[in-house]
Amino acid sequence: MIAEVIVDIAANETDRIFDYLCDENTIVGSRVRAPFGGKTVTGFVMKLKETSDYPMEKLKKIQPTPDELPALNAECLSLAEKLAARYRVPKALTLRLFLPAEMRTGKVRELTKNFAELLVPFEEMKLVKSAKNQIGAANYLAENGKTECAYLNNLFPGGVAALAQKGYAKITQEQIKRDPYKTVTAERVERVLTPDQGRAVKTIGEDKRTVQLLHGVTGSGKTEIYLTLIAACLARGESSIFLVPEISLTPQMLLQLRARFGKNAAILHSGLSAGERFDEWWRLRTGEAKIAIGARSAIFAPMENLGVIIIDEEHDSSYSSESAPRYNTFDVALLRAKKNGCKLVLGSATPSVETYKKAKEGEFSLIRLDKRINKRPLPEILIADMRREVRKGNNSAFSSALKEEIEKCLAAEKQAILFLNRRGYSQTVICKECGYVAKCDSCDVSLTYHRDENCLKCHYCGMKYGMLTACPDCGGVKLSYAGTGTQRVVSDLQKLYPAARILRMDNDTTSGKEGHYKILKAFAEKKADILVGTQMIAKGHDFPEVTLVGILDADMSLHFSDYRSGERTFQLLTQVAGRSGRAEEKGKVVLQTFDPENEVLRFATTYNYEGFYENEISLRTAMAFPPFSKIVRVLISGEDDKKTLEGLREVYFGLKEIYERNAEKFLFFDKMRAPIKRIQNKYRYQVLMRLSDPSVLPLVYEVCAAAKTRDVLVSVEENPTNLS
DNA sequence: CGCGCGCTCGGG
DNA sequence: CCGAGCGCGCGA
Repeated sequence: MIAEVIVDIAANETDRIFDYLCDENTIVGSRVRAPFGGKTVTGFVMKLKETSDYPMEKLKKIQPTPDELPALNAECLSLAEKLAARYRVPKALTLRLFLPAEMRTGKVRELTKNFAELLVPFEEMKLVKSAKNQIGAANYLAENGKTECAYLNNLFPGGVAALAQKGYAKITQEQIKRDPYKTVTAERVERVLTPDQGRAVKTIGEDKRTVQLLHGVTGSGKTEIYLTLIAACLARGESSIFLVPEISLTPQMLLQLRARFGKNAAILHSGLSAGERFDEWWRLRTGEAKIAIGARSAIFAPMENLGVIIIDEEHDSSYSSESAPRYNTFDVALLRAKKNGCKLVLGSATPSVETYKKAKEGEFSLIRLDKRINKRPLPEILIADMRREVRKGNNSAFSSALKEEIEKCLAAEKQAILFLNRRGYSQTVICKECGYVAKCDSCDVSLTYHRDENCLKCHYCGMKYGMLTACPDCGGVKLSYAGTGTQRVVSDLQKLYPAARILRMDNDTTSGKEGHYKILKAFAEKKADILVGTQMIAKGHDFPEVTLVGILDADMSLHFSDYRSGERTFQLLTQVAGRSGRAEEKGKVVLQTFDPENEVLRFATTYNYEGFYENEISLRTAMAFPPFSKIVRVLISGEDDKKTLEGLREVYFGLKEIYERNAEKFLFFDKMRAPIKRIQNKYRYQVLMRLSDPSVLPLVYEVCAAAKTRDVLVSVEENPTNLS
């Protein structure tokens, strides 16, 4: 028998079929060990056949790996091939997506534990009285049956081993599945669906279209709809995939899922240990668990017979991969849904403009949930005009309106959240004498001052620098801190309200496995009055005691030169505002801006998604921006500036040819330096294109794949989110 | 003349 | 991707 094998080496040169001799019982989709070049590598069996075009005598033999099932099923194999073709990357790279990383590195194995059980009834044993541990262990085993040795050894050290030696007990090794949430116990709450929820579930079941968009305001009960859909699948013996943004995988959420679905749910996320993830993955592969819950990468869960795929917070940017292969979760989900003939349910309070357009035009089904479950009104949003504050001589980060609300909130012993999308103490350090700005050695960005560590940090590569005492250029000692960050907000607040307990949550305070969970938990338990944080506080989490949300700089994301800035700002504001007034108290939101007339902000303050959408879509039509075109950025980066420039030239000339032959499909085409010229010592150039007709995309990918070399990286981004 | 490094090529 | 093989540059 001959196996067609893809070796697990991510390079264009090795991205082809290699034939090997194999056993009769080799299975398509299984992982194998294959001699390749000088050494042995992992490979994937893509196909089996009887003969090879390659000279028989030169064929080598593959060894099977001890997996209980082929690692990849037929659907995964064909999906991996499709994705490799779509994004022009080696198949090894897309095949890897379907396996937990720990399986590849081989560092994790099945966990086995020793168990003891009695061979002889307790009464027939001849044990001396003084052998307390043997008697204890034997007694325990007689009463409880088979027990883990480690547990017994803890109670009766050495007892089991002695019993085994005498032939009274036998010790066996058994495989154990690590259970990341074994300590989790929660009451299973059966909620009755509201009429709206019931109608939504019914529509999803009956509508013929694959994609179903659930557009529901915060608190409209989307989660309950998801859970009902998943439960229905489970009852039919079908499996489901439930995707959420990484940040929403909170312990509460997992608790809820575990309570409802128990061991049928497997959780795949970065917070698990390698071993736990490995076991959860195998539970899905074998069909022991039928529900995969996780962030982006869980779309590659190894299941068969899918009944539904759910993408919660559909608009969230974490659904686009940032590294090769830069897949889009929705695209993969749609492929899987079509293949399995199941529904793809998208949910959001603020759908992306592209998704909403398709829903309005009837390509997707659109289900609206306008009412909040508890019928509580959404918080009132006040706009604070920061231009007026400055005119009045207030240069602090807090408007008088916000200060007033904070005081009221503290007096009422409620909680407040202040949101600022910039961490650190100050944006940068500037020399007042000569205008020098501290910059990172390896990136072309200014450094952020962190006061708690008294250092300067680069937010692009994480490099730390000692704080300056004088300007390195002119020697001046008058250094000023420009631009407020979360640390500064905390210290200013502390000065204003010395009695207030303040917590900060951003990338700096949330290190470690459960860093941000700890902070959120402390805040939820009312161990602080004010929480100051970045983007990450915007998502998930219910804080019933929060009655005030302050958005310190609503303009930050707005004036980003990117066609999606309006959309992002609307989504962010809606999400942040949703943190206020979750329980009895009506919430308030103070939104600070230098541009109070701005339409996006206006629509956000009245929770008018429809208005925002109409406004945005007409802007995009006029400007021919997505979804009326496709923006493609090709990023060329490398450590050697000369080689990188050569790479740019090659890519540019290749693409220019496509452009010249298909000029009518292009709205824009040019090469330039990337906005951030250097990140982590890599020089960056780009070719930007705007396509009115995306049919030339495969050609673009082709040119870029060909231009990639050992030291020049070339990546293609479609409708990129961050253009740095 | 010998070896060291950099590039090219092949891997089943 | 990674190692083998080979060519050319430099030193004694």
